[in-house]
Amino acid sequence: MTLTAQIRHAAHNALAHLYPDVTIDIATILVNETKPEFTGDYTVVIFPFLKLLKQKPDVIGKQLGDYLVGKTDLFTGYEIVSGFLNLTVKESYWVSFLLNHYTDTHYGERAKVDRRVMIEYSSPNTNKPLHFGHLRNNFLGAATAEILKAAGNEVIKANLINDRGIHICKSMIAWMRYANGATPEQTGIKGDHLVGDYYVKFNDVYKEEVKKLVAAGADEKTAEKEAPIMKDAQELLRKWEAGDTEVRRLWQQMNGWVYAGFDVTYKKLGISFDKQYYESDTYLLGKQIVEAGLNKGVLYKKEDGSVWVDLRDEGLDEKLLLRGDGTSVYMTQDLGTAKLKYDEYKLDQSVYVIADEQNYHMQVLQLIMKKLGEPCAAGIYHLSYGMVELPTGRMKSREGTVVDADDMAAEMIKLAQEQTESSGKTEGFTQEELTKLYEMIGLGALKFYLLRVEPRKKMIFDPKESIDLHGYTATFIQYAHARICSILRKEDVPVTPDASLFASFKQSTELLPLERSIILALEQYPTILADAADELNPSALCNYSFQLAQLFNTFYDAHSISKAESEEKKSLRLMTIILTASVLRHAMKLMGISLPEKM
RNA sequence: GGCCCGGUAGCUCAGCUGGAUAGAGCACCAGCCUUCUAAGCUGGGGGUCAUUGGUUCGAAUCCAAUCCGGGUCACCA
Repeated sequence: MTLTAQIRHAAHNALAHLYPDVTIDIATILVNETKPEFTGDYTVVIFPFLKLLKQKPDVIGKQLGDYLVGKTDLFTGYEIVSGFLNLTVKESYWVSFLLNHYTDTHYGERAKVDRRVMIEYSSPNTNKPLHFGHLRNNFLGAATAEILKAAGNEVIKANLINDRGIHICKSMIAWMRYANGATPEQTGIKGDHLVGDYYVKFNDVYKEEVKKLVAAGADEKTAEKEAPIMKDAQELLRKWEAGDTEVRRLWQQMNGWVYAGFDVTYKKLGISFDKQYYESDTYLLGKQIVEAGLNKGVLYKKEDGSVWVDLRDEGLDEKLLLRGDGTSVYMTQDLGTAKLKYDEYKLDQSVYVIADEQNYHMQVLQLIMKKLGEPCAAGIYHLSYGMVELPTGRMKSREGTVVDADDMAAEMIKLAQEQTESSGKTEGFTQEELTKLYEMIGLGALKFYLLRVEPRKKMIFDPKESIDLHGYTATFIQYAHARICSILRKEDVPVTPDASLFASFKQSTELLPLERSIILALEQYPTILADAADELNPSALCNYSFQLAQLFNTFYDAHSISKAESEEKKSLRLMTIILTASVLRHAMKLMGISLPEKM
């Protein structure tokens, strides 16, 4: 049990003893960290009990404080400051905490629970390469998956590839018209980029054609519909749906190029999946669900044969599920895929990492499933995140105003190299080690930058200002870790020692304030991790890790570890920094960020 | 217009199940390297927590209204 939970229970018991006639809900007992300007480690807030107990805060505080110090084995003393009971935790508690955990490389993880979660993320379209905005999605999905695993869940990482539809047909038609058969092999251009170039080309040509038609007297809407290249793309889509061999062949070829490109990007970024869904396999699945819904009377048909669901009672609108010609729309596909996922895996939860522009869509998806009585409905959860924007506004692939993911990764690695070289820190590394180090620093900074903000919030990225390697960054945490490893190296202590190392440790002197606060922070890690898992919020771990690294840096500056005042102090501090490094590594690993032993 | 989300220091963000004098980073200013890695540490300036009202011992946090910004409400995906 965590320390705060122990304190809450102890206080609850104490009040039950002191005031047997009054029942106090344990939820009203608030245990906070004591503010640094007061003596103590944790604080019980007395105010909520005043009315119930009909007593003054100081009286309750004294009774509670005396009881807790006298009857439990947790505290050495207390202070009451205007309604706040500040408790000081026993030295021996902190020391045995350290002894119990400094060898535990899985510290903070929860035991396996019987809960299976799928998390769908990335889910790219195959008409263009990944851009900076997609990176947020990928990192968020990957980190959340790891956090859920650490919290004891069985996790399936899924990617739903949007490999069919008008968007890829646009790339195809532009390629057919303008590429002269260019391939990635021939041009040396990465496959996803090559296909993306023709997507941009399509839009350039399209814009020109629309302009011409408008100049010739057409109104804008008609021009947009009648532009020849658009009509060609739509014709291509019809042929694709009819199974035209030639079209399918080109489609497969171009998708193949894109997948080869994606593989390189995913590998570079450390993104992986357990299960791939392809929309070309699943896009027809929803129709059966709609049929069943019609039979149940949950859905209804309009005169033209289109099928709808009425969500006006739920405060939403009517929503189309099948077109008049019987073809399915986006929502229909998603109904089918949601059911497929559930049927295949019997999921307790199905998480969708999707930008917040689809909040309404996801709400409707879940509602329809609920109305249809599908068992998958309850588990659907939209992990909604704000989009990454440029100072000029949203990124638009079709206008080519995007920060490319591959470029961004390469630039960050280059920046890491420049900074390392300019501060003269390359000594003692082989070229191979340096290459690895630059990747760790560059990609770490990139991931941290995108994960440190709460998912829900949108973020603005200015490409002119490169991502910082100082302050609230992965680099800062990596640096603290490298410093710890450096000390351990010099002391000839392994980074992950076994329990024999400090087996004979005995505590006799008091902990210094900085020693206390760093151990206190370490004790909170399991709580932080559990909360991050419950909220599906990796930014909580970024925050915590930064604070812990900061605490270490302050400590490092104030007290020597290798030249501690005594052997006892030295051992205690070694245990502290070993666990600190271990926790930092653990938390950052969940973010997909590695920490170097030297930098 | 309906629904959803955001508005905290010059900038980027924590804090939001109500708790002590609202915290970090960047930027700015002043210090700290014959001592374990200065990608660091210490200190300083900088705030009507969008506005107004309410709830109460106590509100950045909860409620209501308003203002600003964004998203969405397609037989697009």
